[in-house]
Amino acid sequence: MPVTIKDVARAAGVSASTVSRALASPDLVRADTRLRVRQAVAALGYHPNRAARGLITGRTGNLGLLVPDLANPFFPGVVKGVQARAREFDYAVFLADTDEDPAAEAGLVRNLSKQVDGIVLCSPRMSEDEVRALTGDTPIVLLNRRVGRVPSVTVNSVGGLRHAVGHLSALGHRRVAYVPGPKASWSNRERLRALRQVTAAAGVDLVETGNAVPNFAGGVAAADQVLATGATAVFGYNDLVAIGMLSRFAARGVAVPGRISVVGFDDIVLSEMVSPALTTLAQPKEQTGRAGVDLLLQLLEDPAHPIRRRELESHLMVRDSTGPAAA
Amino acid sequence: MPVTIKDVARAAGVSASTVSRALASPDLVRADTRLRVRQAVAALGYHPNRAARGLITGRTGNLGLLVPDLANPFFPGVVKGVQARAREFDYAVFLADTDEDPAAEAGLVRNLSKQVDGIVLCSPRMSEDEVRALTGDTPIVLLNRRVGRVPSVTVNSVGGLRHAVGHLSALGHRRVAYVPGPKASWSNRERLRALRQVTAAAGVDLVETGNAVPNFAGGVAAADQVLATGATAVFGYNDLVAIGMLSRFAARGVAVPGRISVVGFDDIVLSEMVSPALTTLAQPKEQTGRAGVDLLLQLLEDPAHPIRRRELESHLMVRDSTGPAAA
DNA sequence: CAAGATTCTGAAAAGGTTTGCAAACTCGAC
DNA sequence: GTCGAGTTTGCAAACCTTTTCAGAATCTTG
Repeated sequence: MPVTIKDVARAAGVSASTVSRALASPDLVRADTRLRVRQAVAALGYHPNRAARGLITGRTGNLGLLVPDLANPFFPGVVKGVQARAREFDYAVFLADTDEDPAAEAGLVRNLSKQVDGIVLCSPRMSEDEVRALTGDTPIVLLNRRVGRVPSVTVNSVGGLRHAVGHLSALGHRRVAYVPGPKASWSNRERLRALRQVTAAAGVDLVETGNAVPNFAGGVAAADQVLATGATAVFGYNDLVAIGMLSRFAARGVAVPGRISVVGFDDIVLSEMVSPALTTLAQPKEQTGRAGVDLLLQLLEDPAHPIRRRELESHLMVRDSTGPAAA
Repeated sequence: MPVTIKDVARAAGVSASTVSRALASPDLVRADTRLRVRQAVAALGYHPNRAARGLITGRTGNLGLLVPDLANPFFPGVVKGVQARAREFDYAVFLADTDEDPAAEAGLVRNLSKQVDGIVLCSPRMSEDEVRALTGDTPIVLLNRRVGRVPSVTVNSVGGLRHAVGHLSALGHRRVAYVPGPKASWSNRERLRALRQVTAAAGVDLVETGNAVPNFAGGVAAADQVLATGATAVFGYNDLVAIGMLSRFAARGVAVPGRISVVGFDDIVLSEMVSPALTTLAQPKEQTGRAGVDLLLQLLEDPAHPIRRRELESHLMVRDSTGPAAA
């Protein structure tokens, strides 16, 4: 029933080899045969069978994408970016959601690896050693994480944070708090590092609370602790945490930004929907996804000379959750 | 480099055919050979090449999934469900995001169709005729939409809405508004139909506003119109719209639920994060995804006797955005 | 117009698996 | 010990494509 290369060959009065060549390396066949083949292809609606092609070329034309949790509004943005860029290059993408389970990650990668040419690993939770082990088997690029010389795209928080701290400092804040996410999170370490550097440079005190679970509930739980530090402004590990704090502050009647200013990271859709709308450091999510595909394709193209790193910039979105420091 | 069925055959001292059979139809090979094969497979870490298998069986072991917009927090839930269920049956899933573009949908389906055994179409925006045309080429199941005899899983709003209207009625509401979503949306028509039926039965007046764009901004835009209807409670087409209204009400100083109660549909993550937390009709998102896979697999198994329909129930989540009717 | 160089095309092999068919074996019964 | 039925196994074809290699066609040049 499905139309094969032989059908096209017959229709065009040439051999299967010629059809293959006419499509893959057009300059190898004479112009008029090429035309006849093209017409036959169009007339019959022929599409090469990818399985058969994959069998011989060893390439699948597929990419794998692993994300920790699609329900976390940060990741869909990345997925869309990967998606879109992959499509431009005629790759399809296999998506897998690991449900935040580090143990599941390696297994899924190994599963996927048979069916794809390479894998984009977004914010993997597994250990460095596991990541390294995986890169032996399959071309892999990392998003939002850096381990050794594995190609990665990360976002540099320093620039955006300098803005943010400058913004707060100009509003009179002298003491800001940071509610860290999971210790194991690379992003968390990175954000903390950048925050220390930037606050020190700006002459602003930085205090840290205990690590929060990186979701709404984690923010709710951290809010009271933040108040106790005496800080007049607080950075949450991500928007979810920041919004959790917002909620708790509202419940306790703590004015935002009157008593305390709140800043998040990521700029997820929610951030402009809550009230007060959240000031946040926007991560270039789609761009991260797209860059990941670019790096992966480059890695496949020329495994000897991969692009090792791409660093994107975050930028500050000022909304309503930041204001002058309380006197 | 990769280990093939022949390597296993050699290691186990049997032919390739026997290896194949030992794995696919174990009861066709003698117990001890089966064991030897199994051991060889384990020792060598053999996994059948799916492309080669697909070439001969005509099956890919892949499923396709199309969603209108991953950034809409409703869909990730569905994706997770599809994902999880597919994995249980050893299917991998190709995900494509159509960016709410009805024109892109058909093209994507046709693209995907070569690489998958069947496709789950979630809330497709295309016309009925287009859907029907597609089902000729590829096994397809529909989520949140019904067209003709195409297998579909939908959720029945009536039960949940009876609860919701009962809830409001008990609180003294006599006049409720509905902010409809896009005219072309099947869910919208369905929700409206159910709402009419249920309000009529409960002796509650129903008024409708103009159609809203089904996102936050659409809700913001509809809010004032709702107030003008004199209703003391309002149903938004979905949570996003409802939350948009919440935001606009807050900006105008309209008390929720003091002056007006607000109810959404879907129960997306945001709904419990906004304040007041949103009362909403929860859709079984993951279950919808899982059921979709079940129907698709059944359709593949036995195309002559597909399950035509699966209807799930929504249920009311009462939170803080509903209260006694204003006097 | 012949010879050589070049361009274009076809035959055949290869890629890894499944499966129809036939050969080989096992076992019980006579 | 032989026959037959039933079980277990291997051979070879088939799935569809790409690619190597060599042969055919065309062109160039003397």
